[in-house]
Amino acid sequence: MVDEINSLGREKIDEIVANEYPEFLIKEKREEKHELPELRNVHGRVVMRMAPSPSGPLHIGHSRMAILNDEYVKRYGGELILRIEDTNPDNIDPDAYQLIPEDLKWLGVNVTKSVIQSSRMEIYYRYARDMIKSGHLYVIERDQKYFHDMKMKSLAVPERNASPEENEEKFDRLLNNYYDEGQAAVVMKTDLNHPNESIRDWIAFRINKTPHPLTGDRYVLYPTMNFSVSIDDHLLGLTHVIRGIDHLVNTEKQRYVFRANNWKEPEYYHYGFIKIPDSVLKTSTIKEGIRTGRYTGWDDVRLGTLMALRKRGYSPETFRRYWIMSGMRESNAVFSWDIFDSIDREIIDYKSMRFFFVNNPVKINLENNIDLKSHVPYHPERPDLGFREYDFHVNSDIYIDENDLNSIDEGEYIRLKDLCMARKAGGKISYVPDDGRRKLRVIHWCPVNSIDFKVYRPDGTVDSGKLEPLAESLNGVAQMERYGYINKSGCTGYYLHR
RNA sequence: GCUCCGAUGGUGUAGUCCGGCCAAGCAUUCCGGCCUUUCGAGCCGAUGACUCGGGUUCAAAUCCCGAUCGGAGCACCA
Repeated sequence: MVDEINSLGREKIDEIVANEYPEFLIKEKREEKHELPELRNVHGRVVMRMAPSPSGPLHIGHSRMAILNDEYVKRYGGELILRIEDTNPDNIDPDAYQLIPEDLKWLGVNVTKSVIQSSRMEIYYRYARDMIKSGHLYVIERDQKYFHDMKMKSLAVPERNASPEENEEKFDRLLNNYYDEGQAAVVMKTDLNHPNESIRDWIAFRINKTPHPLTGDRYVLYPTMNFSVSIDDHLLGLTHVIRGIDHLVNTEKQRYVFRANNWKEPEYYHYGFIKIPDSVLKTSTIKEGIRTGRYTGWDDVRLGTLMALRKRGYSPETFRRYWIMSGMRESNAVFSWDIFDSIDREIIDYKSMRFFFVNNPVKINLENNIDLKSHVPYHPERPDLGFREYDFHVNSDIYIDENDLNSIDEGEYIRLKDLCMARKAGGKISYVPDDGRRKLRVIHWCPVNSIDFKVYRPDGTVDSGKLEPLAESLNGVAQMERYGYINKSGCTGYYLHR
């Protein structure tokens, strides 16, 4: 039967279907849904975590892991742990301990519990001691090159076979500050024949004598991320871990700790890299920029930090929708400011009041022979918000954008938005009575008593011009007609997007 | 070089696990038009993709093999 039908050929089949079963040709419009996929092995509540290192505040890239984890905890219920990973004293900005939670709060991420790894050192030591006793950890007293060369060749260093007692003795020496940096380390025993050299016996603890911002010089032996993460993921009861593909190999390493202790492993997910164009994100670059005065601070609008994006007026909801839309694919992608801004516009448009901001202002006289009145709603679709009203007596001055002035042809009729018709003659724009004609070019304007206003753009340029008086007392996100959305704060504004 | 991962229009995604409803959906951008006293919003339309080559099958974006391209890791960083 099937063979018979298939042998008919596409056109013949279409013909038969069209004649005899026309109802099959009606296509339902498929709904688009941007939902995150279900997680594997969810039994009731989930426990998830975000694990930033405190090297600075969060940037737009970090917001992905925060949103993804938060979304799932919101969906299934459970705990969302913020774990600050500060086990490398060389890479800590003390301010980050405050800034990170503030960023998360602004994003609407509901952290139910916070832990700081540097306050859990005794826990790591205790588990290390246990794992030394069970033969999973050993201490080397060698420079790293020797150790590294040996494992590249799948060879065991002699210490690998030392007795637990011997290792514990050395471990105590490590704890008691007996060695200099680089002279000794604690190693996780994995598999020297693993095809991926970096997964073979990896370093679990190393010496670092840089004073720690929180614990000072109390400790000199710090766990590496792969060790402390494994211990904490287990102890905190993580059910699901979502992080970037840069951790793919780390996940493999951490599994050895779980297996060594017979612990139940969380479900792991890794999302791909996102290239974020036109953004300064690198913490070291930003820090250096702030130090040299190139940037005004972490919230400089030229930066891609959440602080900067917040200052420009982005809605936290935009981040959420964007990252949910991006999902958890392992393939790399390019961040789209177009899409991001479009989402943001959708969110803010309805609640943004409209104003006139004239950039590059030039004063002109309207030469109006009658009094004029402008009566404009604060929002074109929302008369409930009220109206902006300005009165103009005979021969009023107004400001218009010099670029507008120059782009109007001699003799051309234009419309000054919500004010009157005008015509360019002899290089000047003058009032003409409204004859009701349509489709004229529309330009905006500002009354002479407008305030001086500056707008800082993310590309580093600054627009300065005139802002209509009724906008003076209002702060927050507003739309400057024919210019774009800005976030206003006093006499300055920050450019959001078109 | 070694190990691992990935590949759907310009961009982002849906579909891939469990082959047929996919002659491939949605969003965004660009282009054309409408509407509009904003360059915002809205409406209509158009262009545009399953990396390539084999294989399996009645049937492949989907399964298998290979190639190509891209990415990550190869730290006593996270």
